[in-house]
Amino acid sequence: MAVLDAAAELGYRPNAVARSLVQQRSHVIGVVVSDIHNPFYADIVDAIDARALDRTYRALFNTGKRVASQEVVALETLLQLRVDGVILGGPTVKVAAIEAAAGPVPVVLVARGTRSPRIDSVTTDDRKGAGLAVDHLVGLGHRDIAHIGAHGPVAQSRRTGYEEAMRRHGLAANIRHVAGDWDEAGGATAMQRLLEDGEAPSAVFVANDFAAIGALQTLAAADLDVPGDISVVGYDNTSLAGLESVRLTTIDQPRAAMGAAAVDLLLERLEGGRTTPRRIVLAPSLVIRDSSASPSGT
Amino acid sequence: MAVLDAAAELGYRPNAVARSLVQQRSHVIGVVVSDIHNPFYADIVDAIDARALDRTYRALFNTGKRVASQEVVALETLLQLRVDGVILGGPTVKVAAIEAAAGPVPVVLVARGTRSPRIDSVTTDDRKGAGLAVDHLVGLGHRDIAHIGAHGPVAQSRRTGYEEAMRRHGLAANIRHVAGDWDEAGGATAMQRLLEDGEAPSAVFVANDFAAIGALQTLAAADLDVPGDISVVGYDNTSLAGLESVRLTTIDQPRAAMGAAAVDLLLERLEGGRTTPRRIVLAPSLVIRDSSASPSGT
DNA sequence: TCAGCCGTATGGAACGTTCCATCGCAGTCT
DNA sequence: AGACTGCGATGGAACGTTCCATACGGCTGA
Repeated sequence: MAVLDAAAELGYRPNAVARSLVQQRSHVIGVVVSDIHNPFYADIVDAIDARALDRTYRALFNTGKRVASQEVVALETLLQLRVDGVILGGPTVKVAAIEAAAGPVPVVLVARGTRSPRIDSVTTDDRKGAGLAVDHLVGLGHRDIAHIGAHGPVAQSRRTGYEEAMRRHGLAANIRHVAGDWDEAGGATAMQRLLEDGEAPSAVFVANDFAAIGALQTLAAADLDVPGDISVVGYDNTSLAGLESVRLTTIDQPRAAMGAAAVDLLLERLEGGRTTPRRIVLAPSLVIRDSSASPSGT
Repeated sequence: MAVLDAAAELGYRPNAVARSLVQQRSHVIGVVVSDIHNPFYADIVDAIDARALDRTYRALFNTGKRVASQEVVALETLLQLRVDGVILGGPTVKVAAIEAAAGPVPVVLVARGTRSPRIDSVTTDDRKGAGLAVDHLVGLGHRDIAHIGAHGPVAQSRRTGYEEAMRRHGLAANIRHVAGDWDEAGGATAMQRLLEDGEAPSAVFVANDFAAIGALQTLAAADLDVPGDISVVGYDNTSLAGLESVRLTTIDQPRAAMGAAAVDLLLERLEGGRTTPRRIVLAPSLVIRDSSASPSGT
């Protein structure tokens, strides 16, 4: 009592550095986020922090600033400070480089898969998510459903999911894919190409929300009503999609659950002694807003 | 050489914890951001990280998750790890609490002022920014310029800047303020009130971009053209404002410079031995896009 | 050739905490 | 009443690094 009072009075604060040195563990989880600007990772960061605190750990963050080499710097910084484990959010750097840097320190990847036996991962099922979008549109009565894609493995999974779902609904003949990009401009030009290139589809499933916004813009410029003339579905459920002036139907990834799962995986290795890899794949969900409706004439 | 090779081979990594303990300084700057979801802070985080790295320091981040008590937890975590100094981005917690927690550790506030002699700050001149918006609109020929405000000291500064500028242009009689909020809904309802309440202004200066988007939406619903019928200017230059489908004229804060300045201020105390407070006030700038034009009939 | 000086190498202390071992005291059982 | 056991308190080692002091070796100048 008196000791604690005196301690508070003198501004004493336990020295986590000394404790970390003698205990050979810091009770700190390091987190590297490839791009803090992506609101997707902001949610994951919050979830990791909350979960870590719940489990008596602290989380420290560092940013890769969208540059692979900077990710390595961030990772190295955390490892030199002897964090107990590391969570990497959407790393762009090669997994081999991560393995080499981390050594025996447990690593969990979020929003990126791997086959490495030493690394766990938390992802969502992009194929299933794309299927959800197609199912929704087919359920509304659409048959001419086009897809605006993007680059990289994630885009590939979403495209595969789209094609599988189309075939599942007996719409193999209606599969129509246009290459786009992850940003507004990519979605806009892809939509333009879709409109110029033969008959316009009655619905479009776009690889992400940003590109979907671009597509919406092209449609508005062409005087086509959404969802009256064409329905649009995005992916990621960014805050953009929820704007009153947008109200985009989209696919949501359970970001809070992803962050919490990443912490849990790390602690399984840290405290449970698990050494075999685990890969958690969470299910995305459909968020219906105002950019999708039954095709006109139905 | 051989030693370095062997070191690399064995996976040796200098133990920053032990070094920190013996040197009594960590060469680490702690950063607490009140809300990582705000893209404004994402830019500042990147700038701090880059500047710290340039100056041979490392930055570690922690989030307050929009809760004042969590900010204190984040700050405490960093202080226990014996960071050399702390940068707080837009803290909501009281400055007295920050002072009490930090003790002798240097603190820099970003996007928040203070009178504490032990704490430095980096802010931008909100009154000047509001003046920039009004000057721009007046320059285009507008006279009936209304203002949609929000809550808190920042909103108050912007409102004061608006009123000062209006008076400066001899438009004191045209000052018209409507209370709104920082979000889309707040801007939308405030704009609605402005339209219902007597004659519509020819231009509106809104407290931030989010609210401006809401105002744009109300205008679109009322079949009013922007900028044909009414010009709109926002504040903050968020990525939202730059969207092709929005293209909002707005006031930009030099986020990269703010982050860099915060690091510099900290290092002045850390390495330069400065003990007197410094407050850096940076100048905002006008970003002209498509939501502002000369009033119709000019 | 010897002495002195300079530069380098080596060893030990210190940073603040935890953890373990040892010591002492008290209580209980024989 | 004495001995053993159990618990609490106290002291010292250790974590990995840095920094300082000391010692040693070599070189130079007288």
